[in-house]
Amino acid sequence: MMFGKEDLGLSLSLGFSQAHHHSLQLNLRPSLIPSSADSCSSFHKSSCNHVSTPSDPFRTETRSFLRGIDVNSLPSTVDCEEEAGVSSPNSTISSVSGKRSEREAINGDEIDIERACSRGISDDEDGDTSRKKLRLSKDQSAILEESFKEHNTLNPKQKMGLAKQLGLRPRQVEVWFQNRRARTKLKQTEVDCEFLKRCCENLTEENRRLQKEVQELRALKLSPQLYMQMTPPTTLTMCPSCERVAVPPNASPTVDPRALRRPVPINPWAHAVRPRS
DNA sequence: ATCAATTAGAGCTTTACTTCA
DNA sequence: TATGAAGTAAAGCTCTAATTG
Repeated sequence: MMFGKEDLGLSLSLGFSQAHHHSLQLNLRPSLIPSSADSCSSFHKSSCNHVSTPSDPFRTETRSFLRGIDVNSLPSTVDCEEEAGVSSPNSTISSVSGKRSEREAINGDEIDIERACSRGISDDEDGDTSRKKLRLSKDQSAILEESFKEHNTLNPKQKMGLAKQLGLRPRQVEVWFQNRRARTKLKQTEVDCEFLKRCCENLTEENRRLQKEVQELRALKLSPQLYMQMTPPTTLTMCPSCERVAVPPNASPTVDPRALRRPVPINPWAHAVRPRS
């Protein structure tokens, strides 16, 4: 599946030096992370509302004009390039700011024209050495995402096909997949860290509880009268083979002996449900 | 071919300031 | 003169395309 050889294996070793070097091995295998959230988040967070400035009609006009431009796309005519005065390495205008949601909202014809402009890119179209950054269109991103869901790596044939379909250079497709893999990995690392944090908290809590129990037992031991009246300890008998706490069958007459014979697993992860989406 | 680390452009938000009714 | 609304610019932040080794 997706994580073939890119599996992110987080391994945590918690060493307890006083407890026969018991170590806790966590081998966390990542699973598929929904990609829609992170990849499209930027599309949903714009909230800036530009309001016309009555006092500055020229600026207002300019701004509203710029707002309608898809920065990912080349203008449909030479005029557009003259207006923008920018030629990116990918022959896309990317120096004009504007709300993406509004840009996306422009009518279909315009979009088509702009999309068409963004294709047919060649490397030698610009002599500008400055790095102008392409911003992939929503459609391009969606197609790449879809493709990534199917396979997170590309063979040369797939790469070429995708590049052709999207009107991008194969190198761009390659880079996109590389960055996408990195994003996935980072996301998974964050999830794993959260999980480990919760595990740690649970262990700390468990430790605190056990310390308290030890203290109580010591206190009881120090008062012999109480100690003699006590029933034998009912907890903390470690089964040497399975390393689980076993409760002696005669521990308490009120409890089902079958249940008591069964070792009680120590499960510090009990409340740390590992998120896997 | 792929990765990790890094760079840098673009777009968005926040904030401080100005202008004006 | 004080006040609030609206506009603007700059700083800072996030995201991500692209580069480097």
